[in-house]
Amino acid sequence: MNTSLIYELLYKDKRTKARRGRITTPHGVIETPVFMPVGTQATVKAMKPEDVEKTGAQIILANTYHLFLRPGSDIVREAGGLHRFMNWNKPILTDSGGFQVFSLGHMNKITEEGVRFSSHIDGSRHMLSPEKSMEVQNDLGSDIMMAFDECAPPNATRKYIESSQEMTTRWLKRCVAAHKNPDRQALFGIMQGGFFRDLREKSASAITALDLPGYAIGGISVGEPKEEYVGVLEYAPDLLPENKPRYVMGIGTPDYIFEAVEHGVDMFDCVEPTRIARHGVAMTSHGRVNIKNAKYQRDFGPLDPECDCYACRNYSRAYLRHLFKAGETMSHMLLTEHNLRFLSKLSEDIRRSIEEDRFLELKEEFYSKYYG
RNA sequence: CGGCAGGUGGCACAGCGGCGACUGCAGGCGGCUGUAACCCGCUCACACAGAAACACGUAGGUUCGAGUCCUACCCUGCCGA
Repeated sequence: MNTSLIYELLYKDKRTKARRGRITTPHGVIETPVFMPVGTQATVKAMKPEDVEKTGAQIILANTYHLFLRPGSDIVREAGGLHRFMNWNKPILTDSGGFQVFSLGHMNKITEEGVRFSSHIDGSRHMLSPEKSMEVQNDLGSDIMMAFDECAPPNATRKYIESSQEMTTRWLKRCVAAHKNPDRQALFGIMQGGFFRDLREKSASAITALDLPGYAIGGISVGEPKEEYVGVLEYAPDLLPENKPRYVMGIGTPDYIFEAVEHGVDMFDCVEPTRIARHGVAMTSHGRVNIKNAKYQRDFGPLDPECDCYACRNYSRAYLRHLFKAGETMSHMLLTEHNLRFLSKLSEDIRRSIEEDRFLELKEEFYSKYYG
């Protein structure tokens, strides 16, 4: 039945819930835990696909809402699907547009049927529903499709979160019914419920009953304090089946990644590395480096001496700073490539540490270098 | 030599009787979490406003009060000899 995706649990850490796994999709294998770069508009900003691949990326994201508005999923379908359209032949995961219900909330009207959007591009009115989201994602041909959910704001009332979570569950059933290509595209359900444990439990039990190929934890890392984020991780992954991949949506800082993995999460994505790169910030083995800072003006050493990426092997901080201050696109390219490599490398280190039962040691070493 | 137009923070501009003076860029610092993001925020003399400070070419003058009006001078640009 779930021929679209196979998850193998390879090894479980002895002291934490961290796990080493492998996902097989129609476009290839994904070793987990895995960080997935975001390529919203069918491109990882400032990067060519081959360079994304060189950083070690195994799978990237694209976005239903954005590609629905432009160029339109029919065009992508006619182009032969998203992989071919954007020349990325490894796995692709498409978000459903659910996050835009949250991030573009002020331009939306949510009803049981779906969400009426005002396009952020030209203001035109559109409807995104579970059925429409599935149709678009079927057109795109992604390996992993996300259910159309409502990602509620972190400060919403319990009452709101509860009804929102229930609607997300009803929407999930409609997604399952509308999905036209379950043999080639795996549909993941999304757990909601805010920061209320009983609502998370309700959500989990409802969505896992549908026996989907994978599950995500949504609605966290949306601006809440870190303690609340970790609070949900303490129990939420355990509410999901052990034999299916678990995905926390929207995390990309090392500490959030370590926390998620430690609690049994396999997949995560974030715009963080690509966005901060374009804003002049690099994640390095010794912490964040804001390349804009005047102190790097005459720093002719590499961005991160311990990194093996193209930028670190060939250019100095002084040069990267110059490029950024001069507004050169090259600085976006180099910093993005570096940050993606950094998180891929971090994922590799995490996977190896789990295999060797040294996950906690790695975490401690990393924290003292990065945050110390 | 004459005519005209100007001289305001590093640069470019606004203000044309109440200014301890707008905005942009540049500079400094910070933030970005399923991407409306090459974006956003703060800062850019000191004092944390009450007899002072000061980015309004200089010096006088008019006025309760002048970057703002008048006079002279010094610069700059354009035009004409």
